[in-house]
Amino acid sequence: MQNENATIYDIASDAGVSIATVSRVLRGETNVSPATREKVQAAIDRHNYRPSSIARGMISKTTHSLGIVLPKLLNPHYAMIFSGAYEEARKMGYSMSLFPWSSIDTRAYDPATMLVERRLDGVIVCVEYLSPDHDGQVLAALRELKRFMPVVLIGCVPPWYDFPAVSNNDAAMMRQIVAYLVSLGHEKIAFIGGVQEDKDPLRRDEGYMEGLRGARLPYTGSYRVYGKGTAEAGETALGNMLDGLKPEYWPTAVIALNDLVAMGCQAAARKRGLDMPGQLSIVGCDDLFCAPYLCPPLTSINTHQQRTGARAVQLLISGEDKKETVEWELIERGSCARVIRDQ
Amino acid sequence: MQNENATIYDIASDAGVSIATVSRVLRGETNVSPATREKVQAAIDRHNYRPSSIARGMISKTTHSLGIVLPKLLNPHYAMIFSGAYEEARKMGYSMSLFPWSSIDTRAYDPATMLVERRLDGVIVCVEYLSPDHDGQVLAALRELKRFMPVVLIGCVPPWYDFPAVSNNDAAMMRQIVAYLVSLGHEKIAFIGGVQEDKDPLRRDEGYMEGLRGARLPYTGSYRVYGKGTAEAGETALGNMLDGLKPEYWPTAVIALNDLVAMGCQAAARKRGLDMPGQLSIVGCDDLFCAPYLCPPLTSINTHQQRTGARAVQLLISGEDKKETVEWELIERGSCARVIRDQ
DNA sequence: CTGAAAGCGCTTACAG
DNA sequence: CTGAAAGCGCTTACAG
Repeated sequence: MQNENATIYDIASDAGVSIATVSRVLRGETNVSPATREKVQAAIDRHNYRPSSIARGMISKTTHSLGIVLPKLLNPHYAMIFSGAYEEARKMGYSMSLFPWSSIDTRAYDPATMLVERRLDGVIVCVEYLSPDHDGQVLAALRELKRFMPVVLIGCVPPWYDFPAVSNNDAAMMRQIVAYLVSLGHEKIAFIGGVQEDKDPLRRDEGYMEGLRGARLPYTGSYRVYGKGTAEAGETALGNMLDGLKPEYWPTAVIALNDLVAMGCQAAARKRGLDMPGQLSIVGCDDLFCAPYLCPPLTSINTHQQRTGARAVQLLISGEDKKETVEWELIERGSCARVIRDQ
Repeated sequence: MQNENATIYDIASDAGVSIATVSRVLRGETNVSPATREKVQAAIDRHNYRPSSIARGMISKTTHSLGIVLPKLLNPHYAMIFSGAYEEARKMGYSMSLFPWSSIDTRAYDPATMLVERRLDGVIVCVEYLSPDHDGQVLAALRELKRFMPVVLIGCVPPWYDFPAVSNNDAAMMRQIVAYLVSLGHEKIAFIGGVQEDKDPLRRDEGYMEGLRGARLPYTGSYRVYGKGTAEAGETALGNMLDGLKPEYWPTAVIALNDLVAMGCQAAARKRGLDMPGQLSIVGCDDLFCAPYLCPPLTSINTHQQRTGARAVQLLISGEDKKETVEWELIERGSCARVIRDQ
């Protein structure tokens, strides 16, 4: 009924008790007489009183709020991770604030400070594919952060990162895709997107190479293009590849870093009059909501992003220091076709 | 160098000064002697000390954190709003926490409590299209929230909501789309998605009707379908419409509530062998990132979601109590064609 | 220019 | 079962 921002003193004096007693009924302690409890509760209701979680936080040293650092929210892939993490946090009574990747990456405005100053109970950091020379800098920033609060990583985490982490087995994922394409008769398989990773045996590059080796296919340098994970980058990359090769050397299948890149690849192929999937099969990754509505509907890898986010929150809260792997699933939709040998 | 969670007392004793002095250099006050400042700064650096924003918040009554309530984050439309709001907040030194729509909508776990207990400096609420009978309940919840903190609304806000708000002029948007389709020769124009709104002259329904009237086209009940704003809903809705009408009555153009619905409409039309845009033109809304990659590339309305989110933050922080409108832009991409009259 | 003291809104022993 | 008091980590007058 009354207005906002009553304090525990208002309630106490209104109910004619001490603030300690108000605090007791607030926290549902049992050692309060029914009569007193009722009086206090009435005062609370009357004032529409809500205890300040920040005053509580001063004492309990816990803020019940977590942070999550994302490279970009507009990529639905990260939105899904966020969504999973956020829902899990909410179930456990935590709120969740978002921070930009630059919090970790740069010292400019040093928003890592924001993370620390807010005394979060923990933070999840989604690491993107890192260029090797960037690696040390990021690792140092993460280690510093870790001195202030628990940190759990999501994504493609190098094995020498000493952090709890949740990720997919990217190399195994790539091997599966290559094997899948090989089973459809493909031999000229391109891989588009991602950074050059010369150190990490768990990553996609290595999985791609292993996949080829496993199928006794040669590695062709011109089939491997590095680049950013955007649709534009994918369109440019495949476009350049096609334009630079005689048609008889064109790949019959493309593995895209993610669905965005795959979308761009479709556009590039369409512009050059390629029939899909007849002349070009494409596999994406992340299984974005629009994958079923592309032309052709995109075969992709569902990486269970929401589960990934949720697990990260569980690790964060439980304090378990381990690296976990989340399963994935190949979703066949029709963007891949069996190769028809001429003759 | 040292470990985490030093307090102002640690710094003071380490530097041999009082906590008041530490506080002064922390806040960059000028009335500190250079020598003292240097000593204190050295101690701060040595401990890697970061003042607790929550202790500060106890005094200043401001937490420098905002909340935003979104119906769903997985819809990229809301992700864009969030992104714009979030970036603007960050520029002004605020962090931003996300809360689910159920915070407002239900009394179940009453997470509106969470909003209040965290003593946020303000909250942005994105309201979805509401069914009329839902309206009162939501309005009451919003009004209660407003007693505790500033509230700014985003979205399709009924004129009788007494809140500052940022939105598009939905009716005008619809009129423009209808006029655009009419200019291409369309007379059978369907409208798919959204709820039935019998009270609000600013909303889409009314704009659609006005657009038809303006072009002296009759309103055809079977061309207007209500429903949720998902791709599945769109596919079902258009599918049912087509299946229920003789082909000569099929609409030649569809206005979809949003791009998700439009995607579903494309799927429904494709399944029935319709040539697009030859036999069916489609206009979406929201201009999602995938719109250019659909088949055909989707003509849509860019509603400037990021600007919308940013403006909402500005209103929230400045405290201006006004309703604002954000411009929009029709993006032509090729999903609409001129009608070819037979004969 | 610097420090001692009060206070922000709570919780937590400690008495009674 | 209830209250007086100390304390969480800061900022802010108020003295000096």
